[in-house]
Amino acid sequence: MESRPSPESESRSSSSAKKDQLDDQLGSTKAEMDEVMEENQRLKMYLDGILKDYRTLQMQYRDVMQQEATTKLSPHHHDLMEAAADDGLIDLSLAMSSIDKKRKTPKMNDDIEILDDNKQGLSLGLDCKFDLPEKSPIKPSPTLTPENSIEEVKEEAGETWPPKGVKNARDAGGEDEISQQNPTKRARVSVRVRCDTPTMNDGCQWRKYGQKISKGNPCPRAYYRCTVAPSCPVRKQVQRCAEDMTILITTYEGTHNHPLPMSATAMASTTSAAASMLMSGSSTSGTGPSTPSTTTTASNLHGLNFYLSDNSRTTKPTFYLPNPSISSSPSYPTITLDLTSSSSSSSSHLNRLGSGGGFAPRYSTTNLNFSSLESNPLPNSYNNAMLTYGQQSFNRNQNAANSLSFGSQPYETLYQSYLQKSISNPNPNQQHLGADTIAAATKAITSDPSFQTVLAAALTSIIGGSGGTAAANNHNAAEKSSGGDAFPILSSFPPTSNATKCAPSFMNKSSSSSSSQQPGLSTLLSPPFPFSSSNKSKSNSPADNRDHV
DNA sequence: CGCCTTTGACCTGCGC
DNA sequence: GCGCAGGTCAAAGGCG
Repeated sequence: MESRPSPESESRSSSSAKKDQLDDQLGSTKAEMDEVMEENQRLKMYLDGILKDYRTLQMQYRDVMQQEATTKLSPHHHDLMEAAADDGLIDLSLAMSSIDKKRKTPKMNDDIEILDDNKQGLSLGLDCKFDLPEKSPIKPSPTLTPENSIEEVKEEAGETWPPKGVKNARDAGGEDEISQQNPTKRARVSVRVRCDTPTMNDGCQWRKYGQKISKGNPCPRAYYRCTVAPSCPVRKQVQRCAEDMTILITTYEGTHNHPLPMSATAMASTTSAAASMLMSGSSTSGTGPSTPSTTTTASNLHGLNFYLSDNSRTTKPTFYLPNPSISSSPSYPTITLDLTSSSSSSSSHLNRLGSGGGFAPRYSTTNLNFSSLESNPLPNSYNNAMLTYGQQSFNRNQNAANSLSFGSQPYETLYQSYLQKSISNPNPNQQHLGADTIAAATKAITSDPSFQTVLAAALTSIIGGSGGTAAANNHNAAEKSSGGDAFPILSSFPPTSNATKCAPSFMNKSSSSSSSQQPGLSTLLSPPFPFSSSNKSKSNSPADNRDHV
């Protein structure tokens, strides 16, 4: 008689097997936990290192700022900086105040909030902070493509089309888009360019559909419609400045609903970023956390005058559109990118209009005065500053993981561009450093080799091998691609015989900080704007030769 | 022939 | 309600 294992012993053996299996799982799990804990420790140490570097950098920058402040800055500039920082709309103060100021703004998008939680927010760049309306929270953009990234920015900006005065039925193709947009807010981005040619080549294709003599300006205003796509609602107005005929004022409205040509993305990203900033700023009026005092933000980075002004809640002199003929009926929030020089034409308009302007815009008007262009028509600082700005706009759509690395790039770009220009343009008369805090600080920074070393080390440690090297490499690549010529577009500018369009100078080298490793970023950071090469005679703007604005 | 500009007419909003 | 101004439409003509 065979002795078969009893069911009891069988179950006993199987349970022991199960126990062994569980032990194995437990062991492996423990091992995994150990690994995770080790990784966690490594990350903590890494974070500590970042914090340490950041604080070192911060302290050094503060020292430089203090030195400069005691020697150069007037109380007025200090107040400006304070006002700008307190308002929290735009922070060009490098790392100095970004953390504190961010804490003052309750409504922040995720990345900034997380930065706060970590008590670190390396914002070495042009740190534009936006108080976004609650009704239009930032949409996650997991699939930012070159096509939709700009659109999203503009949609966030609340740009709408058509204006309330125009029947929707007229724009049959754009009705769907129109219905989705907020009809009460339509940002306009006005670009002032010193330009002898009839139109400014922004890379898009436009069709002229009307022209009017507007009140207050003997020069007619031309109306253009984007013809890249039949249903594209984007329009622009082109008009010469009445005060200075050499200044061309181009006002963009609407959102492109089609992929943009490479040559058009620079302007599109710039205008969308500006519009985004404008809309986000104006959206806080009356409801935002900021005080009802003046919302004037001014900064300057090597001649980059960057004014944000919300005159809807201010009594102080602010900056209005330089051209009253366009701004005389500012039914829409308008932001002005002043690419003209800092000569009297621009500033006098601003001052005159600001002090005794005969109109009271219903919406805030923002002026971005990039004012060193005349003396140096193609400043890299502007170039990169705009990229930085676009980048910040892009950052608003990103999570904290991106913001840390992205946020560190812009300053590097600005910093290097400034260095580059300092070398190539040593003429102190062409620089407006003494006029602004940031510029003065930047000068001090760049003149201090030790600071440069610390900055480079900090950026490298923070960004690591991906972002930092990419930014640096791209910057170098851009430098190489420009052939060492800081202003290559000059050769293509008028008065050449067949050059009929002006191109904003900042478009030309806009790829210097774009990183292919950051999808979507390349859109806002924009590829090179090949005005000189892509100026394919008529196709971009058929009105060029005939549009005598 | 297609696409464009020109230009007068028309529509709409706003201020008085 | 009226007039003004901004903005758009659409017919006519030009250009390649």
